[in-house]
Amino acid sequence: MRIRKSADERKAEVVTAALKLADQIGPDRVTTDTLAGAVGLTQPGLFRHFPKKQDIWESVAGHIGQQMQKRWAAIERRRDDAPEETLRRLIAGQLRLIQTFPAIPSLLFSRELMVENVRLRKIFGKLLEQFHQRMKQCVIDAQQTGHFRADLVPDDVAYLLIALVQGLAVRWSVNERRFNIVKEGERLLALQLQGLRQP
Amino acid sequence: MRIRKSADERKAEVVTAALKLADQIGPDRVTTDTLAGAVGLTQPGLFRHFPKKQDIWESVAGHIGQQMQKRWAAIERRRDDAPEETLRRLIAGQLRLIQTFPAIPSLLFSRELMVENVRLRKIFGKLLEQFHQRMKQCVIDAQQTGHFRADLVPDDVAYLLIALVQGLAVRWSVNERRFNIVKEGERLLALQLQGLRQP
DNA sequence: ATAATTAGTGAGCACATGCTCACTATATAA
DNA sequence: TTATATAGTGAGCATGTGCTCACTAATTAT
Repeated sequence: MRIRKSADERKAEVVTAALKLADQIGPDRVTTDTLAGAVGLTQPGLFRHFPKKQDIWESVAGHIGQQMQKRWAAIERRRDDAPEETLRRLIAGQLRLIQTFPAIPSLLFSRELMVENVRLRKIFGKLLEQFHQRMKQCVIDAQQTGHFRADLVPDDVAYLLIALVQGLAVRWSVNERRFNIVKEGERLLALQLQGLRQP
Repeated sequence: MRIRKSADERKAEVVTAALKLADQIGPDRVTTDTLAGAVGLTQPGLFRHFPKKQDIWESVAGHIGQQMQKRWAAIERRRDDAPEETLRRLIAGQLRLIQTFPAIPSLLFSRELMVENVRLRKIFGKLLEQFHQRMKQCVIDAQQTGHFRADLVPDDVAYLLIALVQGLAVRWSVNERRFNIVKEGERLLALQLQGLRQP
């Protein structure tokens, strides 16, 4: 008997499976055939839900974007946190997301994203920009409350913090994920924050 | 008339062309055919010099490694530099290398390197480790000469500096290289060093 | 000049991969 | 129960890609 599911359910399954497979074998090795197999479909069955293979990756990007937004919203709802604490949460959240979907860093450099799919590149670019904006705001707040040195350029501090996250992600990938990226991030962030505070 | 060159010369040409092509179209789209065309050979001609396609990428990695070592050696020859200045040079050199061979960051996440070619991954892993060691030593020196705060963990500071480089490289790639990575690096490094110095 | 070496070519094989299309089976609505 | 919509299949096509092999032509040594 043929297992039949609603289109929405299958789409969600495919997105999840694509992220998992991209993690295991690399984004550019996720073929329509292996992906179809992973969700229990034949290869042409995939094309009923996603007319082009590109559409699959765009859905994946959409899913990641949603996850980020969700976390950011939860953090911003805590209006009593100090700016530094918000920074901490933003970065820990990002690292946890990478830990949950380890394919994210390699996705950023996949052939699909970097070469073939302009729209996908734009989606990720926008997400990173939003992340930067949020952190920049935290830095400004921390300066106004007297926690951070007033002479720091908020834009640059935010870039430094983004670099912390992305650099860590690179090392984690090259290191074959042999350390806990969240814990390592917390330690490095503590060190980084030391240098930003008012003496 | 058929243009014929020595094996060594052709190998060097292929390595250079591979790096250039990887930059232009992405590492995983460099096919033996396009690569052969880029150096003025037929596709089977490549296989006289590199029995397997993997061998090409290993030569590329070797070339990058040599370039790094060369720069490091030149920096270490300047024995009168202050440790902080050596740090600056190490990082600027790394950024300049990335500027010269913009394929490097994407190479780190290519299917070839991350999934298929274990030896290649080891080569790059070793290079990054050496880079870390050198920076760590600078930090220790800077602490002993009283320039950096003594309570800093040298390992972690070095990781933070590596993150600066790699995070910057990520942003540069995602941003489609619209800013000067070397200048941006110098600015961010200045900011970073502020936080590490003895008050 | 001749022989030996080796860079390079043309033809082609085997396999992988994205995608199409006519058709089938299952769920939902009438 | 019948009709309609739609999730899913089997067969197959076009193209791309790594690699082989028998053969050719340029360089080097004798």
